Amino acid sequence: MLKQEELHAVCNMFKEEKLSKGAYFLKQNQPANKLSFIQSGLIRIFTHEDGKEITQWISSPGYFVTEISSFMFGGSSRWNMQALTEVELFSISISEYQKIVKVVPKWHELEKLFIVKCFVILENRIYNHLSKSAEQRYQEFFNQNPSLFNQVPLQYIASMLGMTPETFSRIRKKQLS
Amino acid sequence: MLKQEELHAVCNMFKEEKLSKGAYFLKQNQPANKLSFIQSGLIRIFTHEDGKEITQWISSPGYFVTEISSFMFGGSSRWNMQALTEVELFSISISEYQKIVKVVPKWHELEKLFIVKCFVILENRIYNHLSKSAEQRYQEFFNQNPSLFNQVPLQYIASMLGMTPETFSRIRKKQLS
DNA sequence: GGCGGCTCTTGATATAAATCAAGAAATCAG
DNA sequence: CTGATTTCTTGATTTATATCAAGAGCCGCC
Repeated sequence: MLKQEELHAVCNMFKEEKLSKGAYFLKQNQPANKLSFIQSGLIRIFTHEDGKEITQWISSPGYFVTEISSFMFGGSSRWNMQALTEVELFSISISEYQKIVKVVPKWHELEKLFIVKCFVILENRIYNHLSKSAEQRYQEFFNQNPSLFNQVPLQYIASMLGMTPETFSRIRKKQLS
Repeated sequence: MLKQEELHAVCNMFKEEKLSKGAYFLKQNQPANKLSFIQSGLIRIFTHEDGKEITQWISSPGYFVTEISSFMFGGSSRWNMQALTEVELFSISISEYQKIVKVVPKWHELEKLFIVKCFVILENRIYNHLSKSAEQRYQEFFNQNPSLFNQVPLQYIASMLGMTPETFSRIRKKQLS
């Protein structure tokens, strides 16, 4: 979809960067000033609100990560984003990002389609909350992301699936047998 | 953001259309071949699956409606979309839609930003399911959309908030007093 | 290699919400 | 207006999941 030279040019606009385990990619209430592609590693997106902590998502290699609302419209991030492992990123600042479209005229269109894909994933996630039990959500997510289950603390997966670690543990036990 | 003449040109590409109450804007498993702006009226988006019916969303005036996955990428619709009232739409077919960008070069960018806005709404909706009780979800939705509560059967709102009509009714009773 | 802190599991109990059932209220069609 | 649907409410009961509490496993660190 991109010409060879365009691809090269865009890639060169992203700068390699590393996060060590535990480092924050972005903190809640701060502006998101960069967009990053995850080359390797995992980033957890979460909030800390009146005592309890909610994991919203765990970002994995091959996807972009940023707080999109803050990045696109300004304002500050709704979430924390923290490296769960060593993370290799390719990052671009807002100012550089705005130049991409000069290099790749189709950028907005491609990005739009990419965001639509993500949108559809969220729609399905909501549908799961409207119609499925904790056990069904576990099962479906496990089928789609089996590898995540031995890479991160399970309590985080429990939270992003909308259940407690205890419930998660009991479902897991049932599934293993 | 659009020049006067562009706005005119785009508007003319959308054709006025009416749906009578109960008519389907789109049926599940059929391709979405148009994008529509809701001028007036309400459209309910739902699935009918193994006996139970899940209302995913109720689309209201000022927003666009289509099954975005099907419209952008082909394939068939995941949902039914049915008029809850008389509905006035401005609709455009896929083939005409693809011509918009010739008239309004910024179209992809504008549309991208629009989709991002919707994306953020979905993220927040998921967050509500991860962190809030039925009562809190009711309250928040009521505060944001009070007018919907006397326009559509409440059972549909209950479903899109992820609770049964009975639970919804009890919460409602509590809130009224 | 052992200590301290995370993480996970397990059991007991509590609670929110679902389900079942029936009747009341509202809406619609003729 | 009147009967027939549909929608909403209410109470009784059940169920899924949360909460509380304690112990077990695992892991990094000195």
